[in-house]
Amino acid sequence: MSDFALPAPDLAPLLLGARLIVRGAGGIITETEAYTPDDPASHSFPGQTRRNASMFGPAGHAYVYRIYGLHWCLNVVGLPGHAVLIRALEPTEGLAQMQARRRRPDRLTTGPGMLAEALGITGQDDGRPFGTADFTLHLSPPGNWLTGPRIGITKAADWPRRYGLPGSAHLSRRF
DNA sequence: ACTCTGATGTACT
DNA sequence: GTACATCAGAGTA
Repeated sequence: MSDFALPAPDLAPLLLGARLIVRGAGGIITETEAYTPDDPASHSFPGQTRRNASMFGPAGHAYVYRIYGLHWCLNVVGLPGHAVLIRALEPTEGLAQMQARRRRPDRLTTGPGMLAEALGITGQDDGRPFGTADFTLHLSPPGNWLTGPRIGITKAADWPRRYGLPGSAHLSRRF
């Protein structure tokens, strides 16, 4: 979808409020982070590799990678080399499914690793296009949003490229 | 509330 | 060998 063919800093706030449903489980996206090719913290910064290939693929597809050898993280691809990390959402569908997958059902989706686990996302979803029956992402752009420094990175950590829905109770951290 | 640590795959030097 | 877009559990307070 060309809706998604945008620079990550434009796509990231647009994805707030969007409804993400993966195989019957999901909810409303509350927190995102933008990564661009000129960003030292971005996987696309060194250029294309096997791992980040889908980050250079079509817009509106998923980029899923493994982090710390343990967890999966879900991104939405924008322009080539641009991606938006989905960090948190408000669970609305498939609650029982998500609770069964999570070790801590009190924190279902308030962090990228938890979110991927709750939604059952793995490396098999890398490169998958959004917009099929089992993999939907319906945009619903918010009127306003918060920005702040990103989380869990060391390079360019102060770039204000974390975005969140104001007042949401489902954020990985307060802004 | 906070700080520390173990778990562990993949990409990179 | 080292770094990493993390999480859970244990410890201190």
